[in-house]
Amino acid sequence: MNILDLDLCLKIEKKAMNSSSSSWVDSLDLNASSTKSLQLETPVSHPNTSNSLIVFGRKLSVKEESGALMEELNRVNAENKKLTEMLKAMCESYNALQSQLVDLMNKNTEKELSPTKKRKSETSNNNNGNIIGNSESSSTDEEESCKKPREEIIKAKISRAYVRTELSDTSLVVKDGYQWRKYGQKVTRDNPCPRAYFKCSFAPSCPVKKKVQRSVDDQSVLVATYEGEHNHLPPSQIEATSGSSRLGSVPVGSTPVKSSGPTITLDLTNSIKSSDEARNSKPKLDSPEATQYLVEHMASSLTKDPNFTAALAAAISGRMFSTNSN
DNA sequence: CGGATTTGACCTGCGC
DNA sequence: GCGCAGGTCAAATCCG
Ligand SMILES: [Zn+2]
Repeated sequence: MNILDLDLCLKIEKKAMNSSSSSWVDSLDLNASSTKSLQLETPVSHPNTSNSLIVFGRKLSVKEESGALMEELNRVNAENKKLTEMLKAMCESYNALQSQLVDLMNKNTEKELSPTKKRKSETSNNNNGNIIGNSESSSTDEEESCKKPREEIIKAKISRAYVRTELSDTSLVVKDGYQWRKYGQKVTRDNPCPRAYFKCSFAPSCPVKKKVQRSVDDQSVLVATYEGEHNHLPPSQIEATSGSSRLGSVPVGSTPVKSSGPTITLDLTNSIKSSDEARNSKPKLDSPEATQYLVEHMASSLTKDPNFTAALAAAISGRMFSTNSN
């Protein structure tokens, strides 16, 4: 059941990625108002086609045709509904899987933290005169014992998210449900757009950082790189998707990946055709490991935003409907 | 007035 | 050691 659903979903996503022009929102609309629009289209097309006399003659056939179309439409709608339910079930199983995964990751991090070092204790502030106890310099502390075998152990859980925003917001402040404090901005070498550095507003207790930068070739896409995990609830998840639509996020770094780059990036921006990120993610879909990553990715993005579940279900089913009718 | 942002200075790792 | 590039700090500034 699960594997079947997963395969199905993979196919759907691939299809959505390949077909470039229409966005999910379009297919959503199509799905919602399909019956109406079809009913409207048929009468409208009559005066446009040809003379009015022939219209009467053709009306019957058109009527029959429309009837058949309606029948087909009903059938497809039923199928669509069924698929939506299947998708919902699949999402639920994804949620379960994701929670298991989170547990596993937490266990791993605990295991990592406990034997190696005691870390800086967040409760007792050991001030040697400097109040600032930063966390990023701790990476050197972590590897002081194992400097040489500094392998593919990635210090923090890095996830990458592709967020589509309007070109209007120049501040790079991505509202993802958490409160961020901007602490820097730099221009990077191979990107004219500046990169913004954010820290979580719960500064010492939550050492999560993120970097936000526009994509090189598609300036309407912001690439947000999250570093670490929040140890608190988001202040407001109501406004989480305001002004921007979340497209996907990938937890990365828990599994050793050799030589081909440790960062697995997956984006659901089906309108991107030529970006490096899309090119990177596509060949990785062929390997079974990438499938695993995809599962994690979808599960995480789904569990983080329950509303996204419904949206995704509707969108994918809409996409399926559109491809079916074509 | 307090918190967030801006922005140039400063730090650090890395390649030559 | 030097220069570069990415990352961070913190004083100044902005804003509600
Ligand atoms: Zn946080």
